[in-house]
Amino acid sequence: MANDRAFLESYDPADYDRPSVAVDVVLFTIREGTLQVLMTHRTEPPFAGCRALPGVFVGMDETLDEAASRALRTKGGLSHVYLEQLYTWGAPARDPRMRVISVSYYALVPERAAMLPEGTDAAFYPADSVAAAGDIAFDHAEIIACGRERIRTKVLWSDIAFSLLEEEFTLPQLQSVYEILLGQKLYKANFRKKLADRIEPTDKMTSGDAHRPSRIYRRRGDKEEKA
Amino acid sequence: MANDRAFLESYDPADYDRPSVAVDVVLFTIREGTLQVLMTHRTEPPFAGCRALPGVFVGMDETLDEAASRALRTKGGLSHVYLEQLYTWGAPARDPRMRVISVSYYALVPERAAMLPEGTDAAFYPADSVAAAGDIAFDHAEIIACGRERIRTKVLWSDIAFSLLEEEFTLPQLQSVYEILLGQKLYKANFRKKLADRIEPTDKMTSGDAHRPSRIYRRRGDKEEKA
DNA sequence: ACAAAAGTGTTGAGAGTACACCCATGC
DNA sequence: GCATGGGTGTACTCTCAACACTTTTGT
Repeated sequence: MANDRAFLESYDPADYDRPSVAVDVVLFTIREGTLQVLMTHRTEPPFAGCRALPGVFVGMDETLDEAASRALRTKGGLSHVYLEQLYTWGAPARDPRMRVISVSYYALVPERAAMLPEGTDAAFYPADSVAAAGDIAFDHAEIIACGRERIRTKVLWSDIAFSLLEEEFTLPQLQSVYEILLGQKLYKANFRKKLADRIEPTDKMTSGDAHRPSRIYRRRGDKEEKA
Repeated sequence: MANDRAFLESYDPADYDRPSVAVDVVLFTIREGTLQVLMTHRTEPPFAGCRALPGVFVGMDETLDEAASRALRTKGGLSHVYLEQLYTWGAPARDPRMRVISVSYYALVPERAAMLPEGTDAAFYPADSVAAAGDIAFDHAEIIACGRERIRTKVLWSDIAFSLLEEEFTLPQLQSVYEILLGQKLYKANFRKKLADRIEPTDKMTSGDAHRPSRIYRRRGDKEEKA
């Protein structure tokens, strides 16, 4: 009752306990043919020795999106990535030290952009192995599962797959991204027909791959941020 | 930098300013053939005289879902509704008094369950008129638009429409709900074919409607909370 | 009998599936 | 030449939109 908005007019910040608010980011990329997630290594309790998502506390003068960008910048040296809010987690005991509400985001980057700087304790791990792992801090395994599920369904109706590739790519590469995100093989001929109107060919070809070269494409109408 | 999670280990709550966290709920129902939203009336600044979504500050020992339920219970006398998290809003100046991060939810209830108790200042307003109205507090017009858009797309692939009806309903009623959520007329014959496997007929019929009675249906497999 | 709303069968277009096949390169 | 992966055309299936039509009530 003391928290009822009817009392908001006379609300004095000092009168009430307030939770801390963090932003945690699930950064996905594709490496070695699997979907991988960026995680940091915790050295202090709680969850010492466990892996945790990169995250920061929200500053008083920044938006949530800015906080998510900052988390990626300071933890992974990354910027200009596809970034979208995922879900907000608020179980009272999700952090044993104190009440922390976490606004989670997910991000998608191509492999080459995911080169981590020297001296980072952050590294990539296969996303599907995290569910079974026992050394994941807080509720971060659940957050990763939520992000994994989001991209699995969103790839069906949006263009997020392109965010995991460079600007130029081949159709076999693009199909591989779809297959990894969906977790199943696709028929080559049908895949191409469905994607035909979202891509445009360049005059370049791959070479040196020991077999027939493939044409290099880019996304059609690359001005729009449709994904 | 001071908010970087690397400093988390030595984090002392007293060292940092923390935002307040509120939960605001967009309660939708269908009245008089239109989609309507529950809003309260503000009497004190800021935004005195404006309409605002029902909301509460998150208590230190409750989950976000519980806070959303509490908002509906204290503001609208409602319980046992379809409730789902929508989006989290964190613009630094969205509340001019102080930093408030709002976790928004949306809820769906049938008209009869949306009878408000006596002495409430809350009332229902057509959802589509809110976008044009100028007397909406905070960023609540944007939150409502976000919820409106969510149910517009979600009705296409989920069963949320049933949450706006009683347990028993006629097919014309169900079709009307779909048409209101989608904002367009549907072909009766095709609509019935698509919904056929999600409903089951009862042996009851309507009567007294001045025209041919319609059969009363209920949702098939009503055990699952699929919506 | 008529108006109005409930309810049903049929058809055609288009998307999606499965399959068969050809092409270019390295070895 | 042959293995391997890149690339394309066709035929079948199923969903879905559109239409035409019948049924049942109150007046």
